[in-house]
Amino acid sequence: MRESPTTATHKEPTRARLKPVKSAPQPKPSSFAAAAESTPLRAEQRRLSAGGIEARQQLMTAALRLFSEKGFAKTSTRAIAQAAGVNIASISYYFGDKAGLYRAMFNEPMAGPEQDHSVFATPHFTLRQSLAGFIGSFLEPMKRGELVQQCMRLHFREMLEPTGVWAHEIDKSIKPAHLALLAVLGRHLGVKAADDHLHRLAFSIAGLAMHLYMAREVIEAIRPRLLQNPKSIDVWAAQMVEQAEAMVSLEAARRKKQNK
Amino acid sequence: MRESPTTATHKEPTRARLKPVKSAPQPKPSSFAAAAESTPLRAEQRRLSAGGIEARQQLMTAALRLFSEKGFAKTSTRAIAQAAGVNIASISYYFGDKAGLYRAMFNEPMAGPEQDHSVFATPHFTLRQSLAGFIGSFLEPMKRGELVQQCMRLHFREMLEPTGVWAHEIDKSIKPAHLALLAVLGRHLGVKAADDHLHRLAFSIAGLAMHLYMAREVIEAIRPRLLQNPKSIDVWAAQMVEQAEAMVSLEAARRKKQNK
DNA sequence: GATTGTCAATCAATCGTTTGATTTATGTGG
DNA sequence: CCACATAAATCAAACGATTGATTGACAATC
Repeated sequence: MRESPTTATHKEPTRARLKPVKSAPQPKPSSFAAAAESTPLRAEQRRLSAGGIEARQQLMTAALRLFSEKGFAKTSTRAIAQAAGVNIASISYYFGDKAGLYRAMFNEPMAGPEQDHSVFATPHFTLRQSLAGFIGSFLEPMKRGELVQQCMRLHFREMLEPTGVWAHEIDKSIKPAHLALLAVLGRHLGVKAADDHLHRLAFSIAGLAMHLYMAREVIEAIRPRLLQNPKSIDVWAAQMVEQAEAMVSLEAARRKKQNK
Repeated sequence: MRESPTTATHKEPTRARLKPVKSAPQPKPSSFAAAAESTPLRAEQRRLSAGGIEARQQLMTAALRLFSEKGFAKTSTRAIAQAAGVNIASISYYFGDKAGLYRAMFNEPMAGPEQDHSVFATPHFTLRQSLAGFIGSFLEPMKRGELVQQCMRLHFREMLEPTGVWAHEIDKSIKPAHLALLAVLGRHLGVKAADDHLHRLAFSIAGLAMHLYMAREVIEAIRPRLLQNPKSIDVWAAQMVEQAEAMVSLEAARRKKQNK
C-alpha cells in the first residue's frame, strides 16, 4: 500500500536516524552545487571515480528503462542493480532510496523533454510558424533515441498516479506551455481574455500531438509505417499543423459569426 | 519481476496440482453455463447464495477502484479483501488468483466502455452525424458514474504496459473502431483504399476525444469547469465534432488539390 | 591513513497464496 | 417435522518467497 515514489512523506528518516553524522548519502549533488573552488579536484575525482560515477549513471539508465517498461512498483531494486551491473547497496548509497532513484530521473535533465517556449511564443511568428513550433517541440522527442522515449513514457505513467510528481509537473511544465499556446491563439484570434472555447481549442491542439504518445502501440499495431522513422514523424507533424490551423480557422469563423 | 496480470503463462497451475478433483474454483460460472434443466433450482440458489455471490461482486468493485487508483502491483490482495469486507481467501476461491481477479474485470462487461459501431457506421448518416456518434460514444463514459471512469482509467493504465491485455484489446475493440471510422471517412471523402493520410486523420480525430481521458487531471488543474458536469462534456463534444469536420474538410481540399 | 566505492550477507516487513477448520445453507430419507 | 449428509462459503493462521533497505568487512585511490 505505502509504496509510491510520489509521496513526499518519506525523506529518508531511517537513514537520518541511523547515520546522523554521514548525512550526505549522495556524493554527486554536493559536487553539483558548489563547483567553483575545487574544479581541478572535481575533474580528477570524476575521472578517477569514473568506475564509481559510472555505477550511478548506469543505475539511472537501467532504472529509467525498467521503470518505464514495468512501472515503479513492479521493478525491484535487485532487478535494477542487476541490469546496471552494480551491487544493490549502490542504490541506497547514491540515491538513499528506491524512490530517490526514481525522483532523480525526474529532477535531473537527462535528455528529457525540455520545452522551449520561445520556439512558438515568438510574437512576430505567423500562426503556422507558432503551431509548427509547438507541435514540433512536442513531437521531437519521439524522433530521438529510445532513451528519450522511455523518459516520456515514464512521465505519461505518472499521469495515472493520483498524487505526486505529476501534480508538480503540471504547474512547472504543462501549465506554462498551455498558457503560451493560449496566448498565441488569443493573439491570432484577437481575443483578450481566454474563454472556455479558447481553452478547449488549446487542449485539442495539444491532444493532437499528445495522442501520438498515448496511442503509440495502437498505431504500431494498425499502421506501423506511420511511426517508422523520423521522416514519418515530420510528415505527420506537418499534417497536424494544418489540422490545428484548420481548427483555429474554425474558431475564428465561430467568433466572427457570434459577434455578428 | 514476474508479477504482471497480463502474462498468460500462469493458468492456476498450483491450484490444479493441489486440487485436481475440485478443479472448479469459480462456483458461479458453472451455474452460468448450463441453466436449462434446473431453472427453479438455480433461482433458489441465486437468491440464497446472494450473500455468497455478493462477496464476489464486492471483491470486483473494490478491486476495480483500487486497481484503477494505484495500479496492479501496488494493490495488495489484503487491501482488496479489506476494502471489500471479505476474507483474503475469497480471492483465490472465486478468481483463483490475483491476476484472475484482474482479468475478470476486463472480460466481464461490468458497465464497461461498450463500443457500438452502429451509431457512427450507419451508411446513410451525414458526416457530422457519424462524427458526432463516434465522439459521443467515446465521451459518453466520461459523463457517467465514477465506476465507469475507473474502468476507463484501468484500460488506459494498460496502455503503458508492454504486453498482455492491452494487445488483445487493440485487436478486439480499438482496431475495429478505427477501421469503422476509416470507412466513414473514406466514404465521405470518396477514397477507396485507406492511405497514410486517411489513417493519420482517423488517429487525429480519435485523439481529440481520447485526449480528454489522458489529460483529465491537467484540464482539471488548469480549467476545471470544462469537465464540471455532463453538460460541459456535451458542449466540448460538439466543439470536437466541428473540429473533426474541419479536419475532414481540410483533407478533402488536400485531395482535390492533389488530383488537380 | 582517510575517503570512496563495492560487496556478500542479512534484516524485518510485506507480498500472494494455501491450508484445515468452522460456519452456513441446501437437499434427502425416515 | 426432524435429524443427517453434502456442499458452499467464510475464516484465522500460516506458508514460502520476495521486497526494500542496511550492515560491516574489504578493496581501491588519494
